[in-house]
Amino acid sequence: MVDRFLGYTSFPVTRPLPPLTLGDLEMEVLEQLWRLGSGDVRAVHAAQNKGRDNHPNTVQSALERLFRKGLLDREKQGHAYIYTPRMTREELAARLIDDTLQRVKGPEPLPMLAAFVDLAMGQDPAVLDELELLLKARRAEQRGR
Amino acid sequence: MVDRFLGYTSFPVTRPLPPLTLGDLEMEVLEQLWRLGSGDVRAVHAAQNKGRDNHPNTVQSALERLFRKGLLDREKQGHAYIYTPRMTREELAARLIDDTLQRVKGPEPLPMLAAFVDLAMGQDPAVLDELELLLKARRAEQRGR
DNA sequence: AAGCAAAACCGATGGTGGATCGGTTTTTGG
DNA sequence: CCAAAAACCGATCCACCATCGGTTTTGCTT
Repeated sequence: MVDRFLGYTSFPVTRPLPPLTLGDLEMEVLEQLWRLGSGDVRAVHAAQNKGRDNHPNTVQSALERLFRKGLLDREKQGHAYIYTPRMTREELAARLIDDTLQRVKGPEPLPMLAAFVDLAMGQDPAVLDELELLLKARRAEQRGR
Repeated sequence: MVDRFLGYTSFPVTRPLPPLTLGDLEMEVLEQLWRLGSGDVRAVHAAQNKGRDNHPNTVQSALERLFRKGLLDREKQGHAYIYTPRMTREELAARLIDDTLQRVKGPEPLPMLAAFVDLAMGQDPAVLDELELLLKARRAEQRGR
């Protein structure tokens, strides 16, 4: 049976969720899980112990925190929990960006949109094409519904 | 003479800057300054004292922190400093989002966009229209250059 | 120039959240 | 049933924000 920590991300929400924050170790651990697909404390600790030198318990705490934050599922297999990311890197990024925008957005949505597009474009001009394709796709879906 | 705090955002940077973080009060104070254009502690405290009930010093601290973080300029006028935002709301948003992307970005930058558009902008069809117009405009610019 | 009020400045306190790890309890495979 | 492995609990440390009280600086006004 897959564990999902209740009391953070699940069930209908009236109050806005507290913005999601991740510490450095938490980020690294998530990174490992994305690479591995899933793993227990041992696996993550081992995988990540190039460049860092932590007590396994430290990794354990990070996993626990990520679990409580709703970013991981876990399932007991033998002794240990196997942790699995509940979202992809892209979904997490989207979520974090959304949190940020909620926090900083003003009355006018448009200038924000423009700023965002400019930012995206700054990274890579090809993003424009990407966005356009995306738009077409969304519109098609919309008409379909 | 306009004060710019050195040692945070200015001058050539080799190490990546620590990601910019803003507390709740800092955010509210910035908000006021965007509304007012600029102001001293008194002004901000007054403007913001519907709904909050703070000691002026608390506001002062927030302004000081924002100044140290490079988000405000200040200029002494008579007794008091007049604080002025160094960036618009949109520029701040771009900066924050950029920080986030740096933190979470993997090898592939593009799928990030897709995920974000799905989450944030997929909600509201009107936003899609706006986005489309925006894209056309940007394309025109691009061709023009 | 002196005095005074306003504002900046400094320092203390409390709270939150992450990182770190030692020690204890629970679990389970042999 | 026993031993090892892992979870769990709690303590410590650190960094940052919010909040004020008290002190010093400053510059206008007389």
